[in-house]
Amino acid sequence: MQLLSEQEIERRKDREELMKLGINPYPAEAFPINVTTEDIHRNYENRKNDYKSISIAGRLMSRRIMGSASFGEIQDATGRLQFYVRRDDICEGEDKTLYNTVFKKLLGIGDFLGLKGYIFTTQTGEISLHVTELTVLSKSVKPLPVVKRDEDGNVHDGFTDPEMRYRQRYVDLTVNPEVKKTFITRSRIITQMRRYFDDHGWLEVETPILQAVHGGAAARPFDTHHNTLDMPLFLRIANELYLKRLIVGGFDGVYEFGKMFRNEGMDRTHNPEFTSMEIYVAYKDYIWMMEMVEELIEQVTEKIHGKTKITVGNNEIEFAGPYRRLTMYDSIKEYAGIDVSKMDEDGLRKVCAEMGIETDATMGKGKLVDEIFGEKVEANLIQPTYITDYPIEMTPLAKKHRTEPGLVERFELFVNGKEIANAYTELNDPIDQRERFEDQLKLAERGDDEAMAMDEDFLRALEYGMPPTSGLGIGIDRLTMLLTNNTTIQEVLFFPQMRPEKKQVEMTEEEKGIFELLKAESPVAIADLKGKAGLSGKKWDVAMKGLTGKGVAKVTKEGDSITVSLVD
RNA sequence: GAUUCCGUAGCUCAGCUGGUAGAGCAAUACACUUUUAAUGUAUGGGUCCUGGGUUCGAGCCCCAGCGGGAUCACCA
Repeated sequence: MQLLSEQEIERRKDREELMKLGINPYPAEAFPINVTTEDIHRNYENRKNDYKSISIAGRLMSRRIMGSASFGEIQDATGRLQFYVRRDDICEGEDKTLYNTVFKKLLGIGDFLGLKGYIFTTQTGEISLHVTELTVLSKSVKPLPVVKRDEDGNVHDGFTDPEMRYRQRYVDLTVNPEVKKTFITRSRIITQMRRYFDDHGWLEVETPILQAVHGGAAARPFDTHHNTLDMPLFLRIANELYLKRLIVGGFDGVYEFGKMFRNEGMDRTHNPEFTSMEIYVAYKDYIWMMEMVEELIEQVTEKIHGKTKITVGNNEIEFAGPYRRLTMYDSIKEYAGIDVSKMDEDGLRKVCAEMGIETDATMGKGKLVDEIFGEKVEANLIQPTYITDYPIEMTPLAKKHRTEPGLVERFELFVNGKEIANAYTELNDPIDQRERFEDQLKLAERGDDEAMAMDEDFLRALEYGMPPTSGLGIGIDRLTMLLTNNTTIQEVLFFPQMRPEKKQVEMTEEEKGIFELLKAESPVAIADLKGKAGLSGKKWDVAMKGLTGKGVAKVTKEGDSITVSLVD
């Protein structure tokens, strides 16, 4: 409920005027399209004969009106095309209304049009559509920001405010083509990954988002409630334990792209819901998985960019494998100059103190090592690097290392200083797994609120037997950020989480009272409403003026009867 | 959560030391049949985020709140 701006009122009038002229601003009929603007730009020069009778549709994005002929730009899903429209071409005979009134006055930037005609090249060499027929497809009653670009591609009146761009992504996508490109790339990344997995014969599956036990990761969940079962449920923080159940069930390879939900802080790399891809392949280990990930990432990058070396921020990153492999302890040795491999908890705590890393009593050995790693190593890992062999304490779902006691077979892939993938040789010994869960419970008792919960059904599945398996998780949002050169997660999510927009118009007690009466009956005769409101003359007057002033209510006078109605 | 910056026309932004609210684009009107950030002339358009306070006077100063960005902390 908001007062309309001058331009919004103007556009609503244009809509009415179109109707009065017998033109439906929102026609029901489909509009046949036989080409896209992208196709025209790409192929017209070589196949001019194919573009003599074309039909396109899209938004009117700019107009240059000159007397009885005009230029404009129409934007479809693939791009923009200049069009040239002459009064006498679209208005045969004496009636020039379609050009003089409809095109010049009643249409505006943002309106959807259908255009028919033929392609030609202007004197200045721009491929354009010579319009012979113009159809209104949808009238826009809210003015779109007009973003201008000069010959060098400089943007002049950008739609740049992040808040508005994220809240009104539809506008962002309409006026900022590079934003649209990012999301197309995101979709293509997922498509390519899916193709790779399918080509290997692995099965795409779906597992529960509502879970009674939130397992598979260390994070705080969103909780909800099922009414019929009258039980608490959680939005999943991970799907790992369900995918492993499917491996137990006999699938050789299963993968899932899906949203995960974590009830934690938000920043440029964290959104409460995010997309992950998890895959589990039987009879494999994490060495095999490293080779698979290299091939996957290399192929995806090649398909998206046509090459494997791309620029991310200030860095040139080579995505072609093989990637460097470095154990967790070696990486700390290399970048921090300290050998922590033999240290106990007290020793690690001392190292942290020397490095100025804050620690607390809830931190176990694994977490301390991770802190040192995060502080000293992570940011240095620019080119794709596998960090392998993590301390057992921080990884309750991975198998113990085949040769190194105290470690597990796990790797994380780091690129540009950020983690983008995480993988294990999966723990399939049910007795070991139960002990690991019990260790997690001990951590929880120490106050670690992210320690993993015991999942009895998952343990039962393991007891039936799970084949040796390797599993991998990739953060799709982060991979997309990397491959589209974006530094905030909001730029790769269509609708990033936001606080609710603006509160409703505030009303006084008297105004609220009248508003409630109007909700029950509207329109209503003003005398009746005043009677029901039971306010003093003065209060009634002030409240009514308030409501009309806020655009909530409207007073109409027809002859002798005055009625009040709600404005929607 | 902490720190810090920001919120003014449909959009992008000015607004000095507190003194009647400005520009470009967009809109409206007129002119113009190959323009392209079209052009020329004229016109209209404001809850200066909200609520308090100080003051003769607040877009500007003070307090509180709302929303957003950046940095830090936690997490992926």
